[in-house]
Amino acid sequence: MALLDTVVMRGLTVQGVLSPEDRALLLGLELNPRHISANEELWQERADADMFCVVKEGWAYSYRNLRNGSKQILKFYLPGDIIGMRDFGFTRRLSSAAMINQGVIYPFSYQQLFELFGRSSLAVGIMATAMRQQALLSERLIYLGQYAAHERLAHFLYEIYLRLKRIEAVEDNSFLMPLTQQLISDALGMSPVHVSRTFSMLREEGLVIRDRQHVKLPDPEALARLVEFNDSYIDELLPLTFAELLRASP
Amino acid sequence: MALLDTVVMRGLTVQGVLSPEDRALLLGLELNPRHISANEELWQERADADMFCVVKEGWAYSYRNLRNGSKQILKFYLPGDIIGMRDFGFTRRLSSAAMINQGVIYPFSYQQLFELFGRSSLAVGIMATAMRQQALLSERLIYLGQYAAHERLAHFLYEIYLRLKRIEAVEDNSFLMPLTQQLISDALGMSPVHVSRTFSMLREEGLVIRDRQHVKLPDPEALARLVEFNDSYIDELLPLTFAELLRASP
DNA sequence: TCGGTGACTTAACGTATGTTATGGATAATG
DNA sequence: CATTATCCATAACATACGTTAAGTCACCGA
Repeated sequence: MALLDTVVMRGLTVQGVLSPEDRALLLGLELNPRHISANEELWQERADADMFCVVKEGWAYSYRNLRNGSKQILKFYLPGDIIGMRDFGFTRRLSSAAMINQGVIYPFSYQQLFELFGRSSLAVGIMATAMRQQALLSERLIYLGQYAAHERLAHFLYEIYLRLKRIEAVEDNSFLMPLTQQLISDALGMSPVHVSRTFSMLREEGLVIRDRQHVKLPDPEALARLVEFNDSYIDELLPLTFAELLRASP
Repeated sequence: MALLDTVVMRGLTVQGVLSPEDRALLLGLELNPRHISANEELWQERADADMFCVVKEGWAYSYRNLRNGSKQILKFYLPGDIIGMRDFGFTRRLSSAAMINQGVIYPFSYQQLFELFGRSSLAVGIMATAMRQQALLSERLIYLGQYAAHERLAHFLYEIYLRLKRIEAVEDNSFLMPLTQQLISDALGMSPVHVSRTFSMLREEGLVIRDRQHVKLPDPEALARLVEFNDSYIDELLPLTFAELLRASP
C-alpha cells in the first residue's frame, strides 16, 4: 500500500494533474523502510515533532495517557495511513504513537512535506490551521470518551473561555455565550436535563457563575486543573524551524 | 478578527516568510461580507461543497442530524474561525452548518484556496488526505456522543472492515484484527468488561463472529444499517472540479 | 394586563454501563 | 512438559446518567 495508491492521490492521478515531479516526490517519501517490533513506541506525547510515518505493514495507534490512569486511543493506523499529521504546525507531539504488532514504516521529514507543498507559506499556514482545528476536535473526543459529565462541561466551558480570550472577548473572566443548554447538550452528548444538573454542581463548587448568556469563571485556573486542559499548544506560534524550511532552497 | 491575525498566520508573519503577495491573497478572502440572521443555515449535509466561510461576527456551529432524532454538534465557530474546511476534498458537505446568533461571514471559494496553495496538486492532495482523516475522527466523535455501547462497537468494527477492504485485507468478509478488548475499550471509551459483554450481544444477533484476532462479519450490510454508517464518501475520488481548478491559469 | 412560549430547574424513577471478582481458555516461557 | 501470564467470559452489585414530568421564571405579542 503506497501513498500513490491512496484514494486521494489516485484521484489526482486519474485527473491527470500529478506531474512526473509530483509523483517522484511522493515516491521519494517511501525510500527508507524501518522495521518496528510489536508494542514499540514511535514517539511519546510532548516529544519533538519533526516527521511523519507512512505505515507499510502492521497496525499502529495514537493515544493520550490521562491523569486518572486511563488512556484514550485517537486512531488506529492501517497500512497506507500517515501517522503524525495531527501534529503538523506544533512544536511537540500532542499524542503518543505506538505499533500494535510488528510492522514496517517509512519515516519522512517535515522538510519533505514542505517540498510537496512547493514551499508555499500559505499552504503550510492553511494546513497548520486545519490541524489546530483537528486538535480541538481530538480534545473533545478524549473528553467524550473518558470523562464524566461535570468534567466534560467544565472542559467545554474552559475551551470556550480560552478561544474567546484569544479574540479579546473575555473581560474580568466573564464572557457572552449565546448557547442554550439544549445546544450544549448536543455538543457534549448528554441530556439537556443533565446539563442543567451539572451547571448547578459547578455553581455550587464556585467554578462557574452563569446568568443566561452571561458566564463568569471566577477561577479559570481551578477549572483548568479540574479538566486537565492542555492549553500549552493552543496559542503556540508555528515552530521556528518552519521559517528555515520555507526559506531553504529546493 | 481577520485571518492575518490568527495565531498561525501571525507566526508566519513574524518569521518573515509571508510575501506581500501572500498577504494580499489572504486579505482578498475577506472582501465580501455577508450578513446572516440568527439560526440561518449556511448549508445542509450533502449540499455541494465549493466554498469556505471566515466568521467575522457571531457564533456558528456545524452538526449532524441523526436518524434517531438526536443531533451531534461537531464544533462551535467563533470570530476568526474558518467554517467548511472539514469538507475540503469531498464533493458534498459531511455536516450541516448554521449561525447561532446574528453575524457576518466572509465566504470564499475553493478556487481562492487553490491560489493560496500555489496550485500545487500535492498540497491539495495532502490537505484532502488530512481532511479524510478528520472525517473519520468526526464520525467517531458522533458515535461516542450519541450512541449506545453496542452501536459504538458495531460502528467501530464496520469502520475497520471498510478500511481493510480498501487495502484488500478482507477475504470472505473476514479479516485479522490484532486488537485486544482492552485496546478497543480505550478507543471506544467503555470498560473492557462491557466490550466483552457487547461482543457477546453482537455474536448472539449473528452480526459478528470472532475468534481471537479473526473477525468475520457475516452480513456487513446489516451491520451498516444498524450503525447508520455514511460510507458514501470514504472511497470517493477528489471532486472533478479540482482538476479544472488546478489546471486553470492563475 | 394577560396568556403564551421557551429556557431552565428540580425531583422521581429506570437503565445502561462501570466496578470488582472469579474461573477458564490460550499463548508465552523456562 | 510444567508454569505463568494474558486474554476473555460471566456474574453480582453500584452508580451516573437518561427519561419523564411538573413547576418557575423571563420575555413577548395581543
